[in-house]
Amino acid sequence: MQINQATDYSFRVVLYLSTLPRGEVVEAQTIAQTQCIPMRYLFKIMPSLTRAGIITSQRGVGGGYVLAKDPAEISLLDVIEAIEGPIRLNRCFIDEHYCSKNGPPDCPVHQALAGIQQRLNADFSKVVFSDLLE
Amino acid sequence: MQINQATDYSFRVVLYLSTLPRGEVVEAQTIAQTQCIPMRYLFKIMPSLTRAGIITSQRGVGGGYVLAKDPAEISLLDVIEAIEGPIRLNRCFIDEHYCSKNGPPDCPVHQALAGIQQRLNADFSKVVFSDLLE
DNA sequence: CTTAAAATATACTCAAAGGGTAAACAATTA
DNA sequence: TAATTGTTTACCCTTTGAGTATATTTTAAG
Repeated sequence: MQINQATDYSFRVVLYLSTLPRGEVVEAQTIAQTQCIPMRYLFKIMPSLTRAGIITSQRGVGGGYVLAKDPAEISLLDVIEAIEGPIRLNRCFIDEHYCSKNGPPDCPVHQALAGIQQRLNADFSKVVFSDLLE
Repeated sequence: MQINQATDYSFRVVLYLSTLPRGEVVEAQTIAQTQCIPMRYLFKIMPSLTRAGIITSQRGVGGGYVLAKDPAEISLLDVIEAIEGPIRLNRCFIDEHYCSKNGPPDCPVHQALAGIQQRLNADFSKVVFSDLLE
Protein backbone atom coordinates (compact mmCIF):
# COMPACT_ATOMS: atom_id res chain seq x y z
CA MET A 1 0.00 0.00 0.00
CA GLN A 2 2.82 2.33 -0.86
CA ILE A 3 4.25 3.93 -3.95
CA ASN A 4 7.79 2.76 -4.55
CA GLN A 5 11.05 4.60 -4.53
CA ALA A 6 11.27 4.81 -8.32
CA THR A 7 7.91 6.56 -8.45
CA ASP A 8 8.92 9.00 -5.76
CA TYR A 9 12.11 9.81 -7.65
CA SER A 10 10.04 10.29 -10.79
CA PHE A 11 7.79 12.79 -9.05
CA ARG A 12 10.87 14.81 -8.27
CA VAL A 13 12.23 14.57 -11.78
CA VAL A 14 8.98 15.74 -13.36
CA LEU A 15 8.56 18.47 -10.78
CA TYR A 16 12.08 19.68 -11.47
CA LEU A 17 11.57 19.69 -15.23
CA SER A 18 8.34 21.61 -14.67
CA THR A 19 10.25 24.48 -13.11
CA LEU A 20 12.40 24.96 -16.22
CA PRO A 21 11.55 27.23 -19.15
CA ARG A 22 9.46 25.33 -21.69
CA GLY A 23 11.60 23.29 -24.08
CA GLU A 24 14.86 23.48 -22.17
CA VAL A 25 16.91 20.31 -22.55
CA VAL A 26 18.72 19.17 -19.43
CA GLU A 27 21.11 16.27 -19.19
CA ALA A 28 20.82 13.32 -16.84
CA GLN A 29 23.72 14.34 -14.66
CA THR A 30 22.19 17.69 -13.85
CA ILE A 31 18.91 16.07 -12.88
CA ALA A 32 20.67 13.49 -10.75
CA GLN A 33 22.74 16.05 -8.91
CA THR A 34 20.07 18.62 -8.23
CA GLN A 35 17.46 16.03 -7.24
CA CYS A 36 19.75 13.76 -5.22
CA ILE A 37 19.09 10.66 -7.31
CA PRO A 38 21.81 8.10 -8.10
CA MET A 39 22.78 8.44 -11.76
CA ARG A 40 22.48 4.72 -12.49
CA TYR A 41 19.10 4.61 -10.90
CA LEU A 42 17.94 7.59 -12.89
CA PHE A 43 18.88 5.85 -16.10
CA LYS A 44 16.58 3.05 -15.12
CA ILE A 45 13.46 5.12 -14.65
CA MET A 46 13.80 7.69 -17.44
CA PRO A 47 12.95 5.31 -20.30
CA SER A 48 9.62 4.53 -18.57
CA LEU A 49 8.76 8.21 -18.44
CA THR A 50 9.74 8.57 -22.08
CA ARG A 51 7.66 5.61 -23.19
CA ALA A 52 4.71 7.06 -21.32
CA GLY A 53 5.04 10.27 -23.31
CA ILE A 54 5.72 12.41 -20.25
CA ILE A 55 9.19 13.44 -21.32
CA THR A 56 11.15 13.21 -24.52
CA SER A 57 14.80 12.27 -24.72
CA GLN A 58 17.55 13.36 -27.02
CA ARG A 59 20.76 11.44 -27.50
CA GLY A 60 24.21 12.57 -28.45
CA VAL A 61 26.14 15.70 -27.74
CA GLY A 62 23.96 18.35 -26.20
CA GLY A 63 21.27 15.74 -25.56
CA GLY A 64 19.18 15.24 -22.46
CA TYR A 65 15.55 15.32 -21.39
CA VAL A 66 12.66 17.72 -21.91
CA LEU A 67 9.12 17.72 -20.64
CA ALA A 68 6.86 16.50 -23.44
CA LYS A 69 3.73 18.32 -22.29
CA ASP A 70 2.61 21.25 -20.25
CA PRO A 71 2.93 20.64 -16.48
CA ALA A 72 -0.79 21.29 -16.22
CA GLU A 73 -1.37 18.17 -18.30
CA ILE A 74 0.74 15.77 -16.29
CA SER A 75 -0.89 14.26 -13.21
CA LEU A 76 0.51 12.23 -10.34
CA LEU A 77 -1.44 9.28 -11.73
CA ASP A 78 0.33 9.59 -15.09
CA VAL A 79 3.68 9.21 -13.38
CA ILE A 80 2.55 6.39 -11.11
CA GLU A 81 1.17 4.41 -14.03
CA ALA A 82 4.26 5.05 -16.10
CA ILE A 83 6.44 3.47 -13.44
CA GLU A 84 4.25 0.95 -11.66
CA GLY A 85 1.43 0.28 -14.07
CA PRO A 86 -2.22 0.69 -13.12
CA ILE A 87 -3.20 0.78 -9.45
CA ARG A 88 -4.72 -2.47 -8.22
CA LEU A 89 -5.81 -2.50 -4.59
CA ASN A 90 -6.04 -6.29 -4.53
CA ARG A 91 -4.59 -9.14 -6.53
CA CYS A 92 -8.00 -10.23 -7.69
CA PHE A 93 -8.18 -7.03 -9.74
CA ILE A 94 -5.28 -8.31 -11.79
CA ASP A 95 -6.49 -11.86 -12.20
CA GLU A 96 -9.72 -13.27 -10.86
CA HIS A 97 -8.17 -16.64 -10.20
CA TYR A 98 -6.42 -15.10 -7.21
CA CYS A 99 -9.80 -15.11 -5.52
CA SER A 100 -9.98 -18.62 -4.16
CA LYS A 101 -13.56 -18.09 -3.14
CA ASN A 102 -16.67 -17.22 -5.12
CA GLY A 103 -15.10 -14.73 -7.45
CA PRO A 104 -15.67 -11.02 -8.09
CA PRO A 105 -19.34 -10.77 -9.12
CA ASP A 106 -20.52 -12.33 -5.85
CA CYS A 107 -17.85 -10.82 -3.63
CA PRO A 108 -19.03 -7.80 -1.66
CA VAL A 109 -15.48 -6.98 -0.59
CA HIS A 110 -14.38 -6.85 -4.19
CA GLN A 111 -17.09 -4.36 -4.98
CA ALA A 112 -16.26 -2.14 -2.06
CA LEU A 113 -12.59 -2.13 -3.01
CA ALA A 114 -13.43 -1.34 -6.61
CA GLY A 115 -15.21 1.82 -5.52
CA ILE A 116 -12.37 2.93 -3.31
CA GLN A 117 -9.83 2.20 -6.03
CA GLN A 118 -11.78 4.29 -8.47
CA ARG A 119 -11.80 7.27 -6.12
CA LEU A 120 -8.11 6.83 -5.41
CA ASN A 121 -7.36 6.95 -9.12
CA ALA A 122 -9.47 10.05 -9.47
CA ASP A 123 -7.64 11.72 -6.59
CA PHE A 124 -4.25 10.98 -8.08
CA SER A 125 -5.29 12.26 -11.48
CA LYS A 126 -6.67 15.48 -10.04
CA VAL A 127 -3.24 16.65 -8.94
CA VAL A 128 -1.17 18.01 -11.81
CA PHE A 129 2.37 19.29 -11.66
CA SER A 130 1.51 22.90 -12.31
CA ASP A 131 -0.34 22.75 -8.97
CA LEU A 132 2.85 21.76 -7.25
CA LEU A 133 4.94 24.71 -8.32
CA GLU A 134 4.64 26.87 -5.28
CA MET B 1 0.10 -0.05 -3.80
CA GLN B 2 -1.79 -3.17 -2.89
CA ILE B 3 -3.25 -4.75 0.21
CA ASN B 4 -1.54 -8.02 0.95
CA GLN B 5 -2.82 -11.54 1.01
CA ALA B 6 -3.12 -11.70 4.79
CA THR B 7 -5.38 -8.64 4.78
CA ASP B 8 -7.55 -10.11 2.06
CA TYR B 9 -7.90 -13.33 4.05
CA SER B 10 -8.79 -11.28 7.10
CA PHE B 11 -11.56 -9.50 5.24
CA ARG B 12 -13.04 -12.90 4.52
CA VAL B 13 -12.66 -14.09 8.08
CA VAL B 14 -14.40 -11.05 9.52
CA LEU B 15 -17.08 -11.13 6.87
CA TYR B 16 -17.74 -14.79 7.66
CA LEU B 17 -17.92 -14.18 11.39
CA SER B 18 -20.31 -11.32 10.69
CA THR B 19 -22.80 -13.72 9.15
CA LEU B 20 -23.01 -15.83 12.30
CA PRO B 21 -25.46 -15.28 15.16
CA ARG B 22 -23.99 -12.82 17.66
CA GLY B 23 -21.71 -14.54 20.18
CA GLU B 24 -21.31 -17.83 18.37
CA VAL B 25 -17.86 -19.34 18.87
CA VAL B 26 -16.35 -21.03 15.84
CA GLU B 27 -13.10 -22.93 15.75
CA ALA B 28 -10.19 -22.24 13.43
CA GLN B 29 -10.68 -25.34 11.34
CA THR B 30 -14.21 -24.37 10.41
CA ILE B 31 -13.10 -20.90 9.38
CA ALA B 32 -10.23 -22.27 7.34
CA GLN B 33 -12.39 -24.79 5.52
CA THR B 34 -15.34 -22.58 4.70
CA GLN B 35 -13.18 -19.62 3.67
CA CYS B 36 -10.53 -21.56 1.78
CA ILE B 37 -7.64 -20.34 3.90
CA PRO B 38 -4.67 -22.58 4.80
CA MET B 39 -4.93 -23.53 8.50
CA ARG B 40 -1.34 -22.63 9.28
CA TYR B 41 -1.74 -19.30 7.61
CA LEU B 42 -4.91 -18.59 9.50
CA PHE B 43 -3.11 -19.17 12.77
CA LYS B 44 -0.70 -16.47 11.78
CA ILE B 45 -3.23 -13.74 11.18
CA MET B 46 -5.78 -14.40 13.93
CA PRO B 47 -3.62 -13.09 16.80
CA SER B 48 -3.34 -9.75 15.00
CA LEU B 49 -7.10 -9.48 14.75
CA THR B 50 -7.40 -10.39 18.41
CA ARG B 51 -4.84 -7.84 19.51
CA ALA B 52 -6.69 -5.20 17.53
CA GLY B 53 -9.88 -5.98 19.45
CA ILE B 54 -11.79 -7.07 16.37
CA ILE B 55 -12.28 -10.64 17.53
CA THR B 56 -11.84 -12.43 20.82
CA SER B 57 -10.32 -15.86 21.15
CA GLN B 58 -11.00 -18.66 23.55
CA ARG B 59 -8.53 -21.44 24.16
CA GLY B 60 -9.04 -25.02 25.18
CA VAL B 61 -11.82 -27.49 24.51
CA GLY B 62 -14.79 -25.87 22.85
CA GLY B 63 -12.70 -22.78 22.15
CA GLY B 64 -12.45 -20.74 19.00
CA TYR B 65 -13.10 -17.23 17.78
CA VAL B 66 -15.95 -14.74 18.15
CA LEU B 67 -16.50 -11.29 16.77
CA ALA B 68 -15.75 -8.78 19.51
CA LYS B 69 -18.02 -6.02 18.21
CA ASP B 70 -21.03 -5.46 16.07
CA PRO B 71 -20.27 -5.78 12.34
CA ALA B 72 -21.51 -2.22 11.96
CA GLU B 73 -18.57 -1.09 14.07
CA ILE B 74 -15.81 -2.84 12.18
CA SER B 75 -14.50 -1.08 9.08
CA LEU B 76 -12.19 -2.21 6.32
CA LEU B 77 -9.66 0.22 7.71
CA ASP B 78 -9.76 -1.47 11.11
CA VAL B 79 -8.80 -4.77 9.51
CA ILE B 80 -6.14 -3.26 7.26
CA GLU B 81 -4.49 -1.50 10.17
CA ALA B 82 -4.68 -4.62 12.34
CA ILE B 83 -2.70 -6.59 9.78
CA GLU B 84 -0.50 -4.06 7.99
CA GLY B 85 -0.38 -1.11 10.32
CA PRO B 86 -1.35 2.39 9.25
CA ILE B 87 -1.50 3.25 5.56
CA ARG B 88 1.50 5.25 4.35
CA LEU B 89 1.47 6.23 0.72
CA ASN B 90 5.16 7.04 0.75
CA ARG B 91 8.14 6.11 2.87
CA CYS B 92 8.66 9.67 3.95
CA PHE B 93 5.43 9.39 5.93
CA ILE B 94 7.08 6.77 8.09
CA ASP B 95 10.37 8.52 8.53
CA GLU B 96 11.31 11.91 7.15
CA HIS B 97 14.90 10.89 6.62
CA TYR B 98 13.76 8.85 3.65
CA CYS B 99 13.29 12.14 1.87
CA SER B 100 16.77 12.85 0.62
CA LYS B 101 15.71 16.29 -0.52
CA ASN B 102 14.31 19.26 1.36
CA GLY B 103 12.00 17.37 3.65
CA PRO B 104 8.22 17.42 4.19
CA PRO B 105 7.42 21.01 5.12
CA ASP B 106 8.82 22.32 1.83
CA CYS B 107 7.84 19.39 -0.35
CA PRO B 108 4.71 20.05 -2.42
CA VAL B 109 4.50 16.40 -3.43
CA HIS B 110 4.42 15.38 0.20
CA GLN B 111 1.52 17.67 0.86
CA ALA B 112 -0.46 16.41 -2.11
CA LEU B 113 0.09 12.82 -1.06
CA ALA B 114 -0.94 13.62 2.49
CA GLY B 115 -4.31 14.84 1.30
CA ILE B 116 -4.88 11.80 -0.89
CA GLN B 117 -3.83 9.49 1.92
CA GLN B 118 -6.29 11.13 4.25
CA ARG B 119 -9.17 10.62 1.83
CA LEU B 120 -8.12 7.03 1.24
CA ASN B 121 -8.22 6.37 4.96
CA ALA B 122 -11.62 7.95 5.17
CA ASP B 123 -12.90 5.81 2.31
CA PHE B 124 -11.66 2.62 3.92
CA SER B 125 -13.19 3.53 7.25
CA LYS B 126 -16.55 4.35 5.72
CA VAL B 127 -17.12 0.74 4.68
CA VAL B 128 -18.21 -1.44 7.60
CA PHE B 129 -18.91 -5.15 7.53
CA SER B 130 -22.62 -4.86 8.05
CA ASP B 131 -22.68 -3.09 4.67
CA LEU B 132 -21.15 -6.14 3.07
CA LEU B 133 -23.75 -8.66 4.14
CA GLU B 134 -25.84 -8.77 1.02
C1' DC C 1 -5.26 -34.48 38.34
C1' DT C 2 -4.72 -36.14 33.97
C1' DT C 3 -5.86 -35.89 29.20
C1' DA C 4 -7.28 -34.09 24.97
C1' DA C 5 -8.64 -30.08 22.38
C1' DA C 6 -7.80 -25.80 21.04
C1' DA C 7 -5.22 -21.31 20.37
C1' DT C 8 -0.30 -19.11 20.68
C1' DA C 9 4.60 -18.34 19.84
C1' DT C 10 8.64 -19.04 17.51
C1' DA C 11 11.20 -20.06 13.82
C1' DC C 12 12.14 -21.62 9.27
C1' DT C 13 12.06 -22.09 4.05
C1' DC C 14 11.30 -20.55 -0.49
C1' DA C 15 10.09 -17.30 -4.02
C1' DA C 16 9.30 -12.65 -5.58
C1' DA C 17 10.02 -7.80 -5.52
C1' DG C 18 12.73 -3.69 -4.58
C1' DG C 19 16.85 -1.04 -4.62
C1' DG C 20 20.99 -0.36 -6.56
C1' DT C 21 25.23 -1.23 -9.77
C1' DA C 22 27.90 -2.38 -14.12
C1' DA C 23 29.14 -2.66 -18.68
C1' DA C 24 28.32 -2.92 -23.51
C1' DC C 25 25.51 -0.55 -27.14
C1' DA C 26 23.28 3.00 -30.19
C1' DA C 27 22.58 7.61 -31.71
C1' DT C 28 23.90 12.22 -32.51
C1' DT C 29 26.70 16.21 -33.24
C1' DA C 30 31.01 18.61 -33.97
C1' DT D 1 35.54 9.79 -36.91
C1' DA D 2 35.67 10.79 -32.14
C1' DA D 3 33.43 12.27 -28.10
C1' DT D 4 29.18 12.76 -25.72
C1' DT D 5 24.93 11.28 -24.06
C1' DG D 6 20.91 8.27 -23.57
C1' DT D 7 19.49 2.92 -23.98
C1' DT D 8 19.57 -1.83 -23.12
C1' DT D 9 20.49 -5.82 -20.69
C1' DA D 10 21.96 -8.17 -17.00
C1' DC D 11 23.39 -8.88 -12.46
C1' DC D 12 23.59 -8.74 -7.20
C1' DC D 13 21.98 -8.16 -2.66
C1' DT D 14 18.57 -7.22 0.74
C1' DT D 15 13.88 -7.09 2.17
C1' DT D 16 9.27 -8.59 2.03
C1' DG D 17 5.63 -11.94 1.33
C1' DA D 18 3.58 -16.46 1.35
C1' DG D 19 3.40 -20.54 3.32
C1' DT D 20 4.99 -24.53 6.57
C1' DA D 21 6.49 -26.89 10.89
C1' DT D 22 6.99 -27.58 15.74
C1' DA D 23 6.70 -26.90 20.43
C1' DT D 24 3.97 -24.52 24.15
C1' DT D 25 0.21 -22.73 26.89
C1' DT D 26 -4.57 -22.61 28.23
C1' DT D 27 -8.91 -24.72 29.26
C1' DA D 28 -12.69 -27.93 29.83
C1' DA D 29 -14.02 -32.55 30.63
C1' DG D 30 -13.44 -37.11 32.50
